[in-house]
Amino acid sequence: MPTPIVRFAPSPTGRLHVGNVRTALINWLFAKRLGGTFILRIDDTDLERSTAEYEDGIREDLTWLGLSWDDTFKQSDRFHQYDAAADKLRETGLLYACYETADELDRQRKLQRARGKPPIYNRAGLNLTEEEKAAYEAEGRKPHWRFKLSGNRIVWQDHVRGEQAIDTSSLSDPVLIRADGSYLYTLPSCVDDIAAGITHVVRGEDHVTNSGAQIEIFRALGGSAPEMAHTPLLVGADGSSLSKRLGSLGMAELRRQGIEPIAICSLLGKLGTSDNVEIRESLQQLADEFDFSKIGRAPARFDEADLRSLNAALTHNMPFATVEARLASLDPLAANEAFWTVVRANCETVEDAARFIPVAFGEIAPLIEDEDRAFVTDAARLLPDGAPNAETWGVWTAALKSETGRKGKTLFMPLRKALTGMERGPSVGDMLVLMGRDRALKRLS
RNA sequence: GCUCCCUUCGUCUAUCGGUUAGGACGCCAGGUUUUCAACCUGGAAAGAGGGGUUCGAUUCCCCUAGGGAGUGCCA
Repeated sequence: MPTPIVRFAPSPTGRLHVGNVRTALINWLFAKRLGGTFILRIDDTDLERSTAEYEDGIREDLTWLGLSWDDTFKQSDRFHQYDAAADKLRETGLLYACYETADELDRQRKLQRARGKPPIYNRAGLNLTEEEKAAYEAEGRKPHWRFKLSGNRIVWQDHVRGEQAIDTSSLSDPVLIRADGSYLYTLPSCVDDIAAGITHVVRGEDHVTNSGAQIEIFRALGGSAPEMAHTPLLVGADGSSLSKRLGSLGMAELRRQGIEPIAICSLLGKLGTSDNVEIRESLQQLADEFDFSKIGRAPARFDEADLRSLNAALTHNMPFATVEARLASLDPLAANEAFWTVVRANCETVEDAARFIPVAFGEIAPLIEDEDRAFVTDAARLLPDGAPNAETWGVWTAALKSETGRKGKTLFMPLRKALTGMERGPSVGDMLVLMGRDRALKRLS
């Protein structure tokens, strides 16, 4: 296999979400696995809907995820290339003018459907005489341009789906150029793939029929089509389409929630593969383990709960050095290694540590039940002198146990609630060391 | 409507005609002298349904059902 050159080609009409990040990731992993090249192409031929803000957002999202690109360009810089390609297709009679309006085409399709026939374009444009075209132009109509499909069966070996066959006679000739002269993504995509020497087109299986048509365009342009790999789409946890929830599954939102990039990449890199879904330390490790043959053919369910649980597993083992700056931004006092070590096992995200900052370094409202009043008073009296250390908790609770006769949960829970104001959290003995004697006494009084 | 793809524990999957249908995550129970987390041990948990082919089908074929996708002057 030649060294792969792949591309991720988002359209800057929105931010990245788990669906297209998975496509980006798979491209990236495949490239890196084989020492190849990953290109970021911005598909902004639709000038109406594309914005610079979204383009920046996409670059920001990819950078945050660690999916660095070796090269990048945008299609809006390359219109002259597409013009040349279109001219070439016109010369060979493979690109022809059509004058139907969108409404007319819509009516035709509805009619065909009503008759139980597939809604395929009738190729009226192909048979127009010069006079008829002139008449349309005189009406003020501008042509849109379609690519003439061969009607042959297009076959390729898909890296995920095995042998694929698309019968182009069952497809409408694709529109390549709109009536306003702007390009749809189809032709520019092929032109750029040829120019960039793309070896593998890796994208979601919603593109398989496009691939059939595009393979013909590659050939018409004098190139050979790249290898293809179409991955199953992600669906929601309930098995429904993911598209309804894309907002909440955007990178910007996940980042805001404190989800780590590597947790997202671990899940998206393993979900739907025969590898176990487990947290991975690095993108490189994911790349080393990547193989198209591991990807199944059924849609995989994406569950945010899995993402949170992977993120939690990651957080529990995160070294202080990697989170120090983020803790400091929560509170300068929180940038404390002892604090992090005690608290991290109770955090799903790094930012969860914020809950424990007042417990360790500030003020909290102690929780003391009426029936525990006397016990808590005893506890305050028996708290060993001096700054609490690793031994204090054991000594203290042993003394309390023999003095009050309490044990187990009735012994420990009142102390936890009084000292931390919470029913659950890190080991109370460890928290005691962090909060110090004065805070503890105050909370027990 | 038509075309393509898919269907094994809750989830992601292994099985290339003969297995006590395996693993992982999650879940449940117990342990580790409180909780949470972590760790250890154990447990429950699956071949969508119906027909074939075969000595023998999760595996091959057909039908049905269910799911996904496509069928755009979206990508």
